[in-house]
Amino acid sequence: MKLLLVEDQEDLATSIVSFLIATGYRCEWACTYQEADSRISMFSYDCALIDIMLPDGSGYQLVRNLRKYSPSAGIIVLSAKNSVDDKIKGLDLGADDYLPKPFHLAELHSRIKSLWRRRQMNGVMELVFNEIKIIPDQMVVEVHHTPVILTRKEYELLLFFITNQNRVMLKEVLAEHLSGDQAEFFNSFDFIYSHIKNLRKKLLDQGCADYIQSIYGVGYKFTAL
Amino acid sequence: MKLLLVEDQEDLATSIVSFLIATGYRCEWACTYQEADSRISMFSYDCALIDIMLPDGSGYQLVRNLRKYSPSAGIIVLSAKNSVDDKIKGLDLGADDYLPKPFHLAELHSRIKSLWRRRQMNGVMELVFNEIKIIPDQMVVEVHHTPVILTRKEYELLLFFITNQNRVMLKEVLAEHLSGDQAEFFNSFDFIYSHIKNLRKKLLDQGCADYIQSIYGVGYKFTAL
DNA sequence: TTTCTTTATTACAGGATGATGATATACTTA
DNA sequence: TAAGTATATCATCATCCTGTAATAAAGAAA
Repeated sequence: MKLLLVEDQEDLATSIVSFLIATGYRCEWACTYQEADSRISMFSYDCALIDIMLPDGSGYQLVRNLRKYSPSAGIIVLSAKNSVDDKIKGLDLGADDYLPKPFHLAELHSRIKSLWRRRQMNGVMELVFNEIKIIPDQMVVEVHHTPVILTRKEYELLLFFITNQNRVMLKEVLAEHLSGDQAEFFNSFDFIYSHIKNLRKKLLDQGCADYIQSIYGVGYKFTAL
Repeated sequence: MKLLLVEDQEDLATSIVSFLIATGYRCEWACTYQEADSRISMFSYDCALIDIMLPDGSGYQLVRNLRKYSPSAGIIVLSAKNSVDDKIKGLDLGADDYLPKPFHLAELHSRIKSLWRRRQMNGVMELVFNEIKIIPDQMVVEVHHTPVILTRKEYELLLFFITNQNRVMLKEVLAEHLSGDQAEFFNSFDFIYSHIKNLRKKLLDQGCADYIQSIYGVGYKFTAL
């Protein structure tokens, strides 16, 4: 679970980030509109916490951009301006929740959890794609009703594919999604090839069709054709 | 854009369906839980409008199942019971929006649009030019509803043509667009001719007209004449 | 017409990319 | 700590793509 916090007040930001990391999330921090925007366009996040008031731009624009680049990401708007208009505006632009400042960290955590539950994984007890069944809560994958043991990366890869079925996934996006560390630089996509191969093998060994389509020079597409 | 309306009141349903079809959507209608559930598991929809109160089951279960089978579909819950609890419950199960009955059809339309905008990329998800359809998200090209396999350069060429239709494209511009803007010193346009020819062939083989018009000494124009 | 220039077609070699298996490093867990 | 697993990298092979060159055809100009 990878979060992005956009917040210009450094002390507040660090306390939020350290809390979230302690709670078990991966969390990155952007303190300006510029930085947030470039991160959004370069990396993928499961959820973003966006402060509306930024020194060099409006958080609303970030909401819009994030929706564009990561349509499946969750967005929580943070704002000191506790006005209904702000809330409406944020939600209209594609935010999922609104949290007026100041707030308790526990409250934030609960919002993130509930948003995440709502958005996909945990709220849904099962994801089904033809003969493949995923039970996100338990990190269990079944093919033809028999369980398949996947490693974490393989599991995340499959989950990412299934929640983005029929969409072309750039190698860069997959690599960024799988690699734990943000600043990590990829000089090669070999490890993607490797995970793809292992995942394919485990699925095929259970008599599953090969839904992972390679797109030369671009990436992969998970599709039922 | 393919919708599923789940609603047991026949008069209301028909008026909604005819409105949506008139507005330009493809819309199917299920009047019972059973019918809706089997449609959900058999077909795929971009968005579902689900009435919670059904004669033979609960719409909540439909929300859950739809999330399971089509995690990327949008879900709008319709309910006469305008209680906060219902709303929360629907959203928690994975719905994206909640619309209390009665509602204006225009309001419904606006919700669908905004949901779609929020879920998918801002706007363009299909480009259509006569018998040619391009789905950029999927990097898929269809002619007469049958897919055509293009290489990356061919795909980029076609996309470039279609987004610049009726405009004369200089060979230099095409070359620069295709050769990844590396100040590539192409002393010949042979590779353009080559790609044009391959693209033409693949399209013609599917019974597509030749929209690529050569302009002697200048370049090409993609036009419907 | 003839001649020159531009485009179309064909064929193919070299290069880029992906698949696979083996190996080394990092990480977990007992 | 060591054993065992997961992950990243390397080496190799297979595959596909792309630009080029050679040739044919078509357009422009005389």
